Formats: sequence, structure tokens, C-alpha cells
Amino acid sequence: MTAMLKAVSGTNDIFAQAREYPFREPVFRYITQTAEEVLRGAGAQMIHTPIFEYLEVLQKGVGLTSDIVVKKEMYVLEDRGGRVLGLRPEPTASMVRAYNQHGMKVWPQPVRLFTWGPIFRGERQQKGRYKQFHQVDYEALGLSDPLLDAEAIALMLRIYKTLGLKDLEVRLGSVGDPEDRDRFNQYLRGLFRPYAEVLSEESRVRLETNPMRILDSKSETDQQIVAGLPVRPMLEFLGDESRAFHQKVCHYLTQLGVPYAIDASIVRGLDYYVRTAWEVHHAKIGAKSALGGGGRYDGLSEMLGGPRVPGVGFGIGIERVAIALEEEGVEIPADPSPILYLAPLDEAAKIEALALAEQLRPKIYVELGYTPKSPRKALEDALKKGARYVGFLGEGERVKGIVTLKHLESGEQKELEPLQLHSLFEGP
RNA sequence: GUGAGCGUAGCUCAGCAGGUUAGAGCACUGGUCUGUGGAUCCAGGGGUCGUGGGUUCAAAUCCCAUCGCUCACCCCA
Repeated sequence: MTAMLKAVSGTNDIFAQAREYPFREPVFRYITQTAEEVLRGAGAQMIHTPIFEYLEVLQKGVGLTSDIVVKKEMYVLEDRGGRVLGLRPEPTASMVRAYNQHGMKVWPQPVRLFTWGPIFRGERQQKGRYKQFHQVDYEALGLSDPLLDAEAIALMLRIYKTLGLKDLEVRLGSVGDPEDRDRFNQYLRGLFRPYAEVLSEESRVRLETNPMRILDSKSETDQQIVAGLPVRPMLEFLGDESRAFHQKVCHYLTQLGVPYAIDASIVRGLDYYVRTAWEVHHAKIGAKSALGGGGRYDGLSEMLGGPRVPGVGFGIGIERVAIALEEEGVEIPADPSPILYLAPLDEAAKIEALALAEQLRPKIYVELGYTPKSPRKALEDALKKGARYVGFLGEGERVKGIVTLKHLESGEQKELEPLQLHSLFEGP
């Protein structure tokens, strides 16, 4: 006997009756639709890219020293013919790849795109962290102007607010330009070199390759060393240009009335980020408080073999947002209930009911009682479905060529011919 | 990768000082009610008690292993 197969842990079925609020399909739809309205209304265009790409696209996109590559969090698969593919661990690389592939550089710039869909990371699951999760993603490509950074942050925040979230905090930082990071890394090497002997093996390697990652090492001794040192933040190592850029973003946000807090500790897990980086946090969802994050990635396109295409964008974690919505007790608009419930009372009426339902369905939402049953049961079913009317189809109706239509709220009941039924639901 | 908790019906759980055939509520199907309002009452379907092994006359219950799930650390979405 084979054990019943189950979904991979860290993945979720999203449907209306799901036990946990964050996985209820209407919640999911509420979030994606709201985001879609806000972003379309801001002039962004929807795009759907594949959820898998050649591994090079994703690896270069994400950077070789990022956790996703280093900790082997990417799902890798082999295509026929041996080309290696990966499931996207973030959508930005695909968006930039699409921009390049379709020559969007000749469109009026910036090109502003958005999408939503599944993202995959091979992490162990916990609340708010899944192997397959979903993001709304927005990217503004082809123009390097702090105005776009400020707009992206404002749009992101407006999505959260339109959804009904409060207690939001924008944490804004800058990871500088590559030269700035080189300077910062030099500084860190100098700072940590005296401790090379006591650092973890991993961090000893990082000392040469990527000293910034020592700062968030998971080794306890490393953490103690870091805590004991007067580490200056990246933000203090910005060059003139990137500092001016950062100040412009801050200035624009202030003018827009978007509140934010400078967070010098923000270091993006993804390598291609430059300059602006931010996270949006929510007070009530605890440790996993990041509802989304974004940043600028002016060098990404070139890494993908394209022209230099500056870009800024953000990702919103749909499940995280759903958790926050639940915490705040936001009511999700109910799905519409049926106008008419058609109840066959005997075998012969089944197909009559279906035929009638199909005639009426272009106009109104018709539910069908699939199994013939007593009028009493049919009525109960109709009530459970929340229908406005019940139409009975049985022996008596067949003889007279009518449908018995009952209005559930008033209890009023009449016998209608098909034509009368059609005109009743004709609507204004 | 590290640590903790939990696995009994579709769901929520009881049963566990070892003892016939493993239970309740909800949900589902039907009857009560022979063509009309979510009720009531009754009945039914649905479980190799996560899996494997051990102890015992006897294991859902005790022991061991294993798998699975959940949560937390880290990172982040």
C-alpha cells in the first residue's frame, strides 16, 4: 500500500477554505488585485516571465556570493540536452533579461514593469518563510534618477496602505557603488585581520572574498567579535556621487510626505544592488517582519550580457502581507454569492437544470444542485450557498413547462416560463 | 546548518498508571419531514492510532529507531 503523497513541506495550497488565513485564495487575490490596481494606475505595465530561466541568468542576477547561491538555496534542474535551468529565487533578473531580449531600451524610458507570481528558495520552512512563496514585483528600468527610487518606495507603501495596513516602517539605506563597497571591504579587512585566527573558517575565507558577509555570520564566535568591535556602517563609506544620490532620495521622500527611517545596517542579500536599498517592516508580525524590500541595481543588465541599464524596483512578499493583514484584522471583501440556485428534483431534471443554468449564466451567477433531492434539502443547500433565488425543476414543472422560482428572503414564490425567467434576470 | 515541540477520522481533539470490536464534536450522506427554510432527533460512510521494530498473554498507551509536520535561531519575502 502506497502512503498518500503530500505536498512538499514549505509549499502551500492556496484555496478559499484553507485553514490558515494567509493561504486563503480570496486573501491572495485581494492582495494581487490591489497591487495591480495601484501599479497600473501609476503607469506600470504587467509582464509575466517564466518561473524558470537558464541558471546563468539567475546566478548572475543574484550574485555569486549571495546566500542564495552560497547556501545552495536555488532549485536547479536539467533541461533536455543538458542545459541547466533554475527556478527563480527572485524575479528581477528575469525582468531585466526580458527588457534586454525585447529591445525595450528603444522604448520611452523609463520602462516600468510589474508582475506577481511564485518564487522558489530551498530553505527550511517556518512562519512567513516558505520554499515556494509569492511576490508582487515592480521594476523601473532605463533611467538612473533618484526620483524613480522615491516613486518606487511611495508606490510600495501605497499598496500596503490601500490594503489596509498600518504600523509600517520604511527602513532606508544605501549600499553604495562598487567602489564604495571596495573601500568598506578594505576597512573591514583591516578591522578583522587581527582576528583572522579566531574567526570561523567560513569567515576567514570571506575576509578575502567578501568581508561584508562576516557582519552577518551565523557563527557565534564571529558574532561576538563583531559585537566587540566599533564597526562603522557602510553608509559612512559612500562616495560623493552615491551620497548625493542617497540624499536626493531622502529629500524626495520628505517632499512626498513619505515617512522613513535611515537604517545603516541594511545590507542586501543579493549582490547586484547598488545605492538605494530599503525594507518595509510591520510592527505586528514579529521576527519575520519584512513585508518587502527593494533597491537599485544599475549593474545587473551588464552582468546578463546586455547594455548598461540602470534599474530600481521592489518585491512584496504576498504571504507576509497576508499575515500582517490577519494580525490587523483586515476584512477581505466577500466573494459574490449565487443569484440563482437551480435544484433538480428528479433524475430527468438534472440535464434540464444544467441547460437552463448555461442559458442564464452569461447574465447571472447560477449554482446548480447536481444531485436530485427533496425540496427541503435543496432549499437548505441554496441557503448554505447564500443564493438569492431557488429554482425548482421537477415532475410538476416539466408537465407545465415552467420553473418554480422562490425568492429566499421574502419567501415569495411564482411559476415562470423560461422566457419570463430570462427577462427577470435581464438586468438594467 | 542548529535547537525545541507535536503526529489518533476531512477538521478540532479526547482516550495513554497496558485489557474485548478505538471515541466525541464539527463536516458529509440519508431518514425523521412522500414537493418547500439552515432546527431537532436517529442512522450511515469515513481510522492498518505517522512508519518499522522491541517488551508483554495483551500496545493508540511503555521502550528504541525512523519518517513527517510545526515553530524558533540565521537570513530575509
